[in-house]
Amino acid sequence: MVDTTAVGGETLLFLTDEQLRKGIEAMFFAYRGFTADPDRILEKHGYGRAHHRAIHFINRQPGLTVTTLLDVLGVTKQSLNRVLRTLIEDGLVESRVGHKDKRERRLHLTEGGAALERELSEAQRGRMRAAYRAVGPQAVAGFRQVLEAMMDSEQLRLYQNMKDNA
Amino acid sequence: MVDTTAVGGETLLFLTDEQLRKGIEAMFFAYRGFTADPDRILEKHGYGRAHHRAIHFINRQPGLTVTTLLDVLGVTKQSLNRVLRTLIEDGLVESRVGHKDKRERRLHLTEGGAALERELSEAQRGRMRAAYRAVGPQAVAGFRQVLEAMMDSEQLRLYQNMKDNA
DNA sequence: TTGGAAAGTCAACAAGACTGACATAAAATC
DNA sequence: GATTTTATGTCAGTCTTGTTGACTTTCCAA
Repeated sequence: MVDTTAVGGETLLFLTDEQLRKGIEAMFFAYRGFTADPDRILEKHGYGRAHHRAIHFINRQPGLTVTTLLDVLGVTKQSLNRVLRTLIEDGLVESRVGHKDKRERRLHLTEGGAALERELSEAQRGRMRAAYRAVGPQAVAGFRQVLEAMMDSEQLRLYQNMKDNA
Repeated sequence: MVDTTAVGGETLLFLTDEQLRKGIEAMFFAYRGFTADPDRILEKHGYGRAHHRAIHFINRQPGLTVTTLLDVLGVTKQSLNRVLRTLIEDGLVESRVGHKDKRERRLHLTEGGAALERELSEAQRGRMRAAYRAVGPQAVAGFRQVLEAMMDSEQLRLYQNMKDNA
């Protein structure tokens, strides 16, 4: 799969353009698989990926503020607001005025929102679980290492600063 | 990083929901990094990711037909056509009538198209190369294995059937 | 008490996806 | 030779999701 050679006791990697290109194309095709199952579920409910992302991170960190969510998602507030508005109107997300700072809006999933979140993440985890099982723990560790090394420092910060970081 | 334990001589992976969630979020954040550099370059030229994808695969397999490209990209012909039209108008892509089957249009990059392709892929490979170097060959092998295991069978077929498969 | 931060809204716009309908040329088939 | 299928392109309209810019309301903190 990946060309390696032992030189002076160390395993080296041929970083040919071909190898790098394969990695790039693997990311492209795998991301399609990664989003395929949630996309099908979202379509049934009349939502898109933007709704999924919002639901995911609200579930992840209940009570987070709009500004925090904005930072994580990396979109404009106008763009997020449209998505949040439909989720709130549809009764999947609740927006509570902050206890201490009343300008803040603390976001929570309702029961219905949590149900959709479970449906989405169970589908996505199912695929991830199958992949993990198929390749084994060493490959999984490598997978995570490469992904983390590919992030910008800002993305890595967000990724690592998420609460309950396992 | 990834919890493993040795049981009966075999390394097992705790496939907790937390572990799977971390993998999902890693994909989300890493994909942003993956596209960040090309996005900046594309914006300078007034193009988007759709143009990048077309340019990438035309470079990858010069002379491929529109239908083949359609299959690889997984979009409608109307959507691809809009992108191809601008690239042809701008002189980055050439559309040649097929030699044997004259219905086909064989797509090639012009010199200008190849120059943009190099600019884009050098940026993207640069990040990939840095990540690969940072984590080592074993991690890279694992990265590719997980990505391949995450693809749908159709995506895996496209991925593997690409010419010059290293 | 006032400046600025947080949040929300309105309007306009663009990329990039979609569907559906239709046109043309050429190959394939009957 | 006529018909059907395939490959491609195009027009029109829609949707999601992103953008910028302008403006308001709320309200914390200096």
